[in-house]
Amino acid sequence: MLKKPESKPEMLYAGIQMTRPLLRTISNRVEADLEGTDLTVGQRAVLEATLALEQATAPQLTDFLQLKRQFVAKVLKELLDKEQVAQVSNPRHKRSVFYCLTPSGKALIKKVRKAEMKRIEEFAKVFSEEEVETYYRMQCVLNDALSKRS
Amino acid sequence: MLKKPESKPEMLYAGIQMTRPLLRTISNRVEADLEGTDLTVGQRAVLEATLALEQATAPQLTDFLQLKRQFVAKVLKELLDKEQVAQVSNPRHKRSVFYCLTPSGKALIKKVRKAEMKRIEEFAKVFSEEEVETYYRMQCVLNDALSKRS
DNA sequence: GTTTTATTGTCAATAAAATTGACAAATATC
DNA sequence: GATATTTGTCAATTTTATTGACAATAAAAC
Repeated sequence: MLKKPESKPEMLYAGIQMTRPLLRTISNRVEADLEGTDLTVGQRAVLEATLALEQATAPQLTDFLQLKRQFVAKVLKELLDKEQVAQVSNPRHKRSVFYCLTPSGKALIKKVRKAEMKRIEEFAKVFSEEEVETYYRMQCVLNDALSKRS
Repeated sequence: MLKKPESKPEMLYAGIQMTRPLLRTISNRVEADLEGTDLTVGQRAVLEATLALEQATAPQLTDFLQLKRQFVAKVLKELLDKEQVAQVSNPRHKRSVFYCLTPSGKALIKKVRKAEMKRIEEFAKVFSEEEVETYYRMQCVLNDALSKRS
């Protein structure tokens, strides 16, 4: 159905292009895991980011997630209400505090991740260590490079 | 900031996880290219899919894009109004016609792609042929596998 | 060949995700 | 110290996508 791209840049472009439908299929899958957790996609993303960064201010989470600060703030508030994240005072800034996961928030995001990990393990088998390593590295580099400068 | 995942499944999971922020950074970038073209993200996606499939029914586009048929139909209608896609009668189905790009639609999506390709070329330089090939293949396999069954 | 089931198109209502605008408070820069 | 930038907060809006409902067509079952 789809012809394979011929040049290296074309192939990279095609691979990147695939990100949108891929995210769509992932989201559809992930939805099931979120069901019963009372989490929205946004909340899940912020929990994930907070887990990854361990402790972060709202602007740091905003950078990480590439979203608008107002949206992140709204989600953080929801998570605060649910006591899944907590504030830690920031000596360097009076208003801009740190956020970290509460025990229950940490348990929740870990549970969600674990369920998904189980599925991913199936796919990991299909690829070699090197392939997965390349994939991971390229995702990191692309994300990094594209989020910086013009 | 982020510690590298240790096991193969973890690394694959982390790579996949990165899809969301990556798409976000890509979208931010892509926005600029869409500016002045009067295209929405949905329209762009459908044009892209129609280019890739050359000729496709609405259900085929729906499968490809992993969206709901109603949404695809709405976007197709918009593109028909703008004369960027055209209908071709389908001998196998009275109602479900084929869609293909009009010359102007084809020119438009190719122009958008070209602008983006220019940026991607920079990144392609950074990676080897094998790395790009692996990346492309993994994106294909993941997208394929995740969109089917279970 | 007829009945039943699934697919497809269409219209409408709704929801989710994210952006934008505006303003005040805190911080950083000069 | 004055000015510019960052950050938090409240509100309105937009974009994207889903869901529900119903009729027309096609496919499957019988």
